[in-house]
Amino acid sequence: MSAKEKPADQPASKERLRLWLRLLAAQRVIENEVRERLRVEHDTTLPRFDVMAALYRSEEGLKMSELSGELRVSNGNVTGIVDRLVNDSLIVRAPVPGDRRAMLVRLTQKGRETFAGMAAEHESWISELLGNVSAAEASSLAQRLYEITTELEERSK
Amino acid sequence: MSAKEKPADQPASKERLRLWLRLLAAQRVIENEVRERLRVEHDTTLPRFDVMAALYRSEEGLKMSELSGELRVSNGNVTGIVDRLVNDSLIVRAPVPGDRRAMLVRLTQKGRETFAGMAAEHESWISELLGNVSAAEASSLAQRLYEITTELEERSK
DNA sequence: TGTATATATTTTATATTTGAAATAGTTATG
DNA sequence: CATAACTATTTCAAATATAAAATATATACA
Repeated sequence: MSAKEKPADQPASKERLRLWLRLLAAQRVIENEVRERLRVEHDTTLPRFDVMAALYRSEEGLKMSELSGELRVSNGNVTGIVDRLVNDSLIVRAPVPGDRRAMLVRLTQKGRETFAGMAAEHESWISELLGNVSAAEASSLAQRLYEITTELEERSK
Repeated sequence: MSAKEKPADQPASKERLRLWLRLLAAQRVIENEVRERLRVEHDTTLPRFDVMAALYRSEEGLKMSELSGELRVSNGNVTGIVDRLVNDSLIVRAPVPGDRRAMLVRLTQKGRETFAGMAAEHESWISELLGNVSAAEASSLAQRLYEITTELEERSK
């Protein structure tokens, strides 16, 4: 806590802003490409893919609130996406024993198979799009981003 | 282009996927925080802020297509956001001399002043949120992300 | 010139997305 | 038990987002 750090701090603020803008740019370029491929190759959307990915990771299913928490989107949002996936028989809603407020959402067999196919391709798309990043560099960048995110989430609790 | 690289390539593919997921997670946490602060502190939204930011950077204004290209969103999307900003007298649409198809969008004086205030705060938010990243690290991460994005965009042309 | 093609934007239909309000059910506590 | 406070989800209204179609204008070139 030194007394004077206003002038010295300004460059850091600019550099962090630049980092944020670069991160956003990278995210948008990659996400737009993935979105387009999901549409063309699998006739689906990124939000649907994201929901299915979260459910694929948990065999037992997730409650609506767990789902929206995991994806970091609002509650109401998930309701609509889940509605459409249920309509396509890719997921099912089941009551939670002992809590009649909650709903457990789970992939159907069809949903599980459908997602497995898309996920394999998705991984290869990402690997292709990030082809200039070595395994080692990807690992260290991922680790650093994880630390940054974790610290940030810790603070906001 | 060696003959066998399937087994050795799999870890790289997983590492790159992990990097992508971490990048997405970081982006979502930060973006949600910024979104919330824009709403509470300035009664505005991130898309509106983004449009104004792009216009702030170019004194002369931007054509609709330049705007959607810069922000990497669809054409139709920008129309609606611009409509609302025009309605609030923060930006104006002007005809482009010599091309009656195009429209030039520019910040009004009010828009310029409003944005300047928000931008200063926005920079300090980002600096706060990325407080654990030093100026030097931010700079090197930003540089690397820029390279990755640039290479990616080169390829898709 | 006349017309095919290309470009710039808006419109349209749908899907996301958010935040807030409404519903329904649970839990804590006097 | 009664009921206030809390939790889980859906519903709602408004804004944002995409892709595709429609409009209007520009450009190339036979």
